[in-house]
Amino acid sequence: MLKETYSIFFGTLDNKYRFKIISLLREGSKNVTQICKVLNMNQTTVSHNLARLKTCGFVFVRNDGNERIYSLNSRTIKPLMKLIDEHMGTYCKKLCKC
Amino acid sequence: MLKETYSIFFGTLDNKYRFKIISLLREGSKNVTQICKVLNMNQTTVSHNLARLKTCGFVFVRNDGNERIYSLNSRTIKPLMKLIDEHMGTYCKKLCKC
DNA sequence: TTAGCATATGTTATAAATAACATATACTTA
DNA sequence: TAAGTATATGTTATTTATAACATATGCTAA
Repeated sequence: MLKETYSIFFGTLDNKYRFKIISLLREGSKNVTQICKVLNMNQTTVSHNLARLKTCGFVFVRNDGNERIYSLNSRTIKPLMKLIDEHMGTYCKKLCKC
Repeated sequence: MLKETYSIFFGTLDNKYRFKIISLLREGSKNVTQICKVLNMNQTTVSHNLARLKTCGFVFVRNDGNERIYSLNSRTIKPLMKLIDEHMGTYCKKLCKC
């Protein structure tokens, strides 16, 4: 695996808005407009960030009329979040309080 | 867990040099001078990046005379790398060829 | 106790990422 | 097929991160 690969992986996840989108999609699939409303985000920003999440395989899309329904790749995201929570809980208690 | 927590986690890993350091430490513990030599990196850059890796609990340090021996937190890093390799291999085959 | 080596930290010019504007595309209904 | 709705994409000012310089700290041995 190339080292750039990891940069793409982590770089995509290291963003407040992309993380909010992922968190929202954990509750269920949503279209772009719904994501914009719930997160109070600009549509262009949402679409740009969804594009990057999609490129990295963190979300999937399907068309429904003129809407695009985005869903989460739980197979990766779930164990990833579990790993992070465990890590931060064990090794970074002070950081988490900030 | 606060969302900033994730940003610290991913932001720390999303860096070419920090990733190189992690990769090197997977082979075994090293002091700062050794890391500088092997990776052909400036000492200040190495120390700055080690500090961040340490803050996030990705590496541990112990003193040995006037040297500092850095070792990897394999408990987090190993399953994390496995997860990424599997994810990228399954969902991002095209990306990995770039 | 001082000289030298190993490492850490304060600071900042430069490089890179972000967020939003402007606009394009694509689907749908009348 | 025209008009409206939903979403995507090209571009760029602004924000943020990086990398290295300068320097400080801490350990060791003479």
